[in-house]
Amino acid sequence: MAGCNTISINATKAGMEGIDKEKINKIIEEASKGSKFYLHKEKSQARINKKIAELNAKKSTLGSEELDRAEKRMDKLISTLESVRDLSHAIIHIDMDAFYAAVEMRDNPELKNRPMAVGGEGMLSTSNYHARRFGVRAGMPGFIGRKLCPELVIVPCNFDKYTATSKVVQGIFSQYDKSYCMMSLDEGYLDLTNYLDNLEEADGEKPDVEEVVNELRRKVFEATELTCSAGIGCNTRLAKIGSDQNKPNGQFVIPADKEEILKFIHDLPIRKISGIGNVTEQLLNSVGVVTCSDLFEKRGMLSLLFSEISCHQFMEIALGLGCTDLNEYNVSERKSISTETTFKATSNQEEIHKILEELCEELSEDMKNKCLFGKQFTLKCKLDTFDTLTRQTNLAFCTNDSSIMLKTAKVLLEKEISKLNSFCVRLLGVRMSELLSDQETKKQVTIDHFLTAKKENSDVCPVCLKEIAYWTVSEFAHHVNKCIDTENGETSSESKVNSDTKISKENILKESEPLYNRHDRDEICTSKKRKLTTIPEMFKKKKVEKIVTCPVCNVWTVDECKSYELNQHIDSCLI
DNA sequence: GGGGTTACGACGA
DNA sequence: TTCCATCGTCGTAACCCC
Ligand SMILES: Cc1cn([C@H]2C[C@H](O)[C@@H](COP(=O)(O)OP(=O)(O)OP(=O)(O)O)O2)c(=O)[nH]c1=O
Ligand SMILES: [Mg+2]
Repeated sequence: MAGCNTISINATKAGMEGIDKEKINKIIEEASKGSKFYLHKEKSQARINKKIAELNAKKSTLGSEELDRAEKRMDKLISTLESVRDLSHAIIHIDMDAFYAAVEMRDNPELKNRPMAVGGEGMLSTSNYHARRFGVRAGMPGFIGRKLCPELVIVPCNFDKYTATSKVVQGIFSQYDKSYCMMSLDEGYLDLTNYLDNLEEADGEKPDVEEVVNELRRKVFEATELTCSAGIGCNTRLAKIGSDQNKPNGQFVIPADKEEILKFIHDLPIRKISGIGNVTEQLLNSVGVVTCSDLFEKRGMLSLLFSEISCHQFMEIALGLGCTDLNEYNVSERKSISTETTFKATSNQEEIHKILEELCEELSEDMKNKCLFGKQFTLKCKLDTFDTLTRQTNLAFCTNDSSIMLKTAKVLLEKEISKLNSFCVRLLGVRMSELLSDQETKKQVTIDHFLTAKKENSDVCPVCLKEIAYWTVSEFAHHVNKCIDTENGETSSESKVNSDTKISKENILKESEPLYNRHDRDEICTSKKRKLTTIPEMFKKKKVEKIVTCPVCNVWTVDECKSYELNQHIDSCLI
């Protein structure tokens, strides 16, 4: 069993029905065997197999009374869930067909009659339906794609085009539901309940959902020349399953009726449900759960083997329940931002440092464009064995300054290198999290902007001990870090005093922590210094203020969430 | 024992 | 001949500090 699961492809994807799976798997196995990637895959499969063994060992110890009690407990959960079943919404899920590939084919008709894929030589992001018949699919490296299909054309990604096309599609979505909700560039949910009600009001007769969705898909096609598929159901889970049923260029309705839903769910393999992936499928299969109805039948056993959260999810699936309020999705704000890159594996320090520098600069640019500041930094390394490690640290303040990120990255990296005896990386990545909220950010940007005229704040640099005037904390931090570099000289890489420099860097970074906390004295500052109260606020990341005062006139106040008004006012104040 | 932090893995597009 | 991505979210487990 060990290797077969790891390499066999998933024919669950649309467009891959009736293909010669055996042959394809043989080709893939041939191409993968013995590679580091393959070895790593086998290692993870071994871990999964161990988990499966443990699960089944535990399962065999369960007594029948215990199972009965567990089942009763689950029945209570089920009746709670059942009591809030809501069949009143018409939720639809729209998913573009072979999205990236379709865009590329539209823009270059020569590709239309050829098997093609989008991505790099290293990895394919998706393929057109023609290529899928050869077994070429998303998440496959280019060279295997070529093995499966020698005529395969590989087109590089053009994210700007996909974003622009997505915007056009969204324009159509908004004609039907203003609060539609995109889950990615190529798929989104709409709640047509209101639209259908309004239609009925106007026409005096019940509109046909299928007709409306057909019309919507036609509009999408007319505007973009791209086809999409739709699922219609009374919650997002069902709608999502539906959009895959008649792909490509099709739609599918799950009627808003409990019995119909249960019938639809009954023989559905659990893997069709979004959230159940390769591993969970294997785990569940191993304890005899294959279809969604098995989840219900074996609920007692499952509740003793899986976590509460998992069981809750399993029961929702088994009952055909799901989210009926798209606003629950819409509140989500970005929580992290990152960039990473794969390269020819190396242990060369200078090379690694150079890559890190580029990554940090790119991340910094990205954050500046999006007006984001982060307080938590994570370094990610994938070794040449494909083992991945991440190291996280809290910064003393929010920043998007690339040199601060680079310094932090180097400190984290040093620590790892000194621990491991061999360190050969094939990927490096940097991520910032604990991000500032949008409103806070906008405040910060505006305030930074108008403060450029006068450098009012100052602090003593812990390194050079000079009084440094600054506008923003990150600027001050920048100075401190420059000082650290100067102190250490540029010799750190050649002279083997690495451990020394490392320690001193760490110490200084630590010392700078209370330094910034000293902004607590803002509380006893004059009104002019209060300008910078936004900075300590972002340390805490708790919601504190509801009202902000204009930092220019110091009189005008506004609700904190109305950052646009604040900006407008400040603009006028500055004139 | 909570409650926070960190690392890792699963998942999806 | 070689060759397997990138970005974001969430759940869990292990650890620490009370
Ligand atoms: C699955 C997957 C998709 N993508 C990108 C490319 C896809 O065009 C886009 C949408 O993903 P999907 O909707 O999963 O795939 P698709 O639209 O290409 O094909 P389908 O007809 O089956 O819906 O996301 C990746 O970059 N990596 C991946 O692993
Ligand atoms: Mg799609």
